[in-house]
Amino acid sequence: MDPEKEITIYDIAKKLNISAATVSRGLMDHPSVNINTKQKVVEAAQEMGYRSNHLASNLRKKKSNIIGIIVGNLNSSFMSNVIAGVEKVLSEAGYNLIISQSLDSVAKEVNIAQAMYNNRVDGLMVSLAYETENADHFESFVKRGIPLVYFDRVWPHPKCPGIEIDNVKASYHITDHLIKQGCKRIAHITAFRLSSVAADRYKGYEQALIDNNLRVEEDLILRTQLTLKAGIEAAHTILAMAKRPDGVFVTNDACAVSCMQELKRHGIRIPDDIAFAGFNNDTEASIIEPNLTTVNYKGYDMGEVAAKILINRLNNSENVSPADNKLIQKSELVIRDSSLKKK
Amino acid sequence: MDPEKEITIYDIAKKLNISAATVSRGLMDHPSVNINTKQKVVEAAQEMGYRSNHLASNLRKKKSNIIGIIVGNLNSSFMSNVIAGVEKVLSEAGYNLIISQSLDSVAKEVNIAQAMYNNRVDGLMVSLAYETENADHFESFVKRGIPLVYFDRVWPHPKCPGIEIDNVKASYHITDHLIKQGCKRIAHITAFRLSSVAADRYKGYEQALIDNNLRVEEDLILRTQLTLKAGIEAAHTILAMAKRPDGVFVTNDACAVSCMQELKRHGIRIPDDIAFAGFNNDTEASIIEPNLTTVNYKGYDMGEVAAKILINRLNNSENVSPADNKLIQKSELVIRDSSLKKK
DNA sequence: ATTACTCTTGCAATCGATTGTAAATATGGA
DNA sequence: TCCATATTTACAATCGATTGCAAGAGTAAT
Repeated sequence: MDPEKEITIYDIAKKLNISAATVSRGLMDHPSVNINTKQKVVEAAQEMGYRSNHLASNLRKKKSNIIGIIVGNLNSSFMSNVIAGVEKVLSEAGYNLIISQSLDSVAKEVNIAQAMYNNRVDGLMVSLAYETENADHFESFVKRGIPLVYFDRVWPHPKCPGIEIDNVKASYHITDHLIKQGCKRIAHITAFRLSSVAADRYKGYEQALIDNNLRVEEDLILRTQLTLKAGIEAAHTILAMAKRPDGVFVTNDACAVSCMQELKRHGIRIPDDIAFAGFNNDTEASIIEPNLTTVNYKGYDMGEVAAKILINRLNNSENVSPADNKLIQKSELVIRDSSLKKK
Repeated sequence: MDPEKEITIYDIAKKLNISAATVSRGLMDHPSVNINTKQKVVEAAQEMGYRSNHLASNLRKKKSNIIGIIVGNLNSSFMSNVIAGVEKVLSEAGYNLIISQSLDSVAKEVNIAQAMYNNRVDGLMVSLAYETENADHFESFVKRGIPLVYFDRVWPHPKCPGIEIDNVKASYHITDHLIKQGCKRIAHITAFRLSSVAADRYKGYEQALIDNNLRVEEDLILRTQLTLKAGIEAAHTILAMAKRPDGVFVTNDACAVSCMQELKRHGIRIPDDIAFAGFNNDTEASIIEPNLTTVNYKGYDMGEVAAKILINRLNNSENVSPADNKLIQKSELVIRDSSLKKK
């Protein structure tokens, strides 16, 4: 048999002296096909090395069976967990997943959105690029009725569910925890450009201070890139302060950890001199000494939830209850030694 | 305009009173189309909200423009970095990436392979499931001439390049390093079922012992699942030994770290009582105290290399030099405090 | 034997874009 | 003006699978 030649349903039809329609129906187990015919078809297909051509079938069915997912970077522990959860749910539902990273560039995000649109994805999941300030480039999906679900870095839209955690609340709690431990001057390491996530966390921090009658001091707000390097720089900023903080709440763990390491290197005792809290519960948090107090929320779960919502929309596009428009994933405060001044 | 109606090249053709063929050629900038016509076509397309139907075009061109990637789990730091590298290269080359995880189950891997085959992926990248003991389910790709590239957990095949690191050599070096630090009894924490990766690392360990006139003792080989929990259990096994090892080489960092933590909890001093070495250079390795000596190799780079090789095969399928059949990515020993007995 | 069904099967159009080849138009030179 | 060569454009087949509808075969009841 020529290995180059692809077998089609027509080849099977010819061989069995029946029509291609019957072969097609036989292969997909259509009830109106005689059981014997069905068996013959399946056997012949097997024997001839037939493989269904999804390209043709997709064209005919106007359905690609593909779900697109766009993220900033997929190689963070959080994001890869999200994707793992998404992949699991989608593959169980029979969908394929195509992934693109915007590398946190708006321009790239726009291109990717366009490409996904042309590729006729059946649904789309998006965590916005860091810089993204509007979601116009996703409007085409909404217009065409293609289900769109935001997660983590969401964009509020009446027709698109957003899955996220309650960043304000979580950050309020963790700041409050630091205060309860006796901190009076709490620094906050956050981002330059306030994405909705960073903004919410800032808000929670601020509110906790206010509710505890502490001043919000601009000097204690360190705006950084939130990278490992930024953590080291932040440490130096703190060391250089005339009046150092007695607590630090960092918007992510990675940056918190590198900042802690640098401070330790300069003789700062944690938590005695400065208590620390992060966000994300990355692996590093339970390895650094002292272990880092942080906020835990499961990327894997968020991925699963987001994917399930998407599947749900795909199955019954009419039944879009506004109730599930904004979904809050639960998160929890994980208290570890980095913040425990009283024991 | 009806948002439900998809615009096709026929609609554009009708509006401009030209043929669909010309529209098609105009849109893809074919040289035989008059420049004025071309402009009119592009404008009309823009105005009418046309979007190319890749499903139709793929069918006609018999090319899906999709590359499949199959991995065990995508939510490890190493693997997500590989994928990030792959995605970058493929997207630059204009390909889409569809990802599936086998969850290290052979059965699932077989299914996924079949699905990818039917989906007409133009190329495939595979890191085998942990359990996989043969690669027959990928033969269909080879037969059809669909480029297949293995990475990390590779399968030797004359037609399929495999990108991996030299596990034997790296593990030889790290074991040798432990010996040079004065270790005489080095335990090795490895896997139950020896995947090629684990087997190679075992081989290097063994050879280093032999070359240094040390006995290879079966009691010191701990076969585990290599999980965090397994690390804790291994710690207890070590604690229970009549004659404890003075060094431990673990096949991966995560397990090494959890083992170290448990030993520390029981008063073992590292590296003085027991020196430690891991493999992978995960983030944890530079956070645990003492920092873990390990082997560094960049997942991102491996992903880039693997993807480039694949693209290369796609572009000139004939020019398959056997030279690039087995590609060794470089790796390096990262010496940290966990193994430094002499300072 | 005829009618009335139920089961199976086949016909033919359809999903949109691509492309080899033929036809139409345009350009230039004699 | 007319033929020869370039430029452009159109025709029609093709890529495979799917599906509404019609038609054929088979069975049972009258």
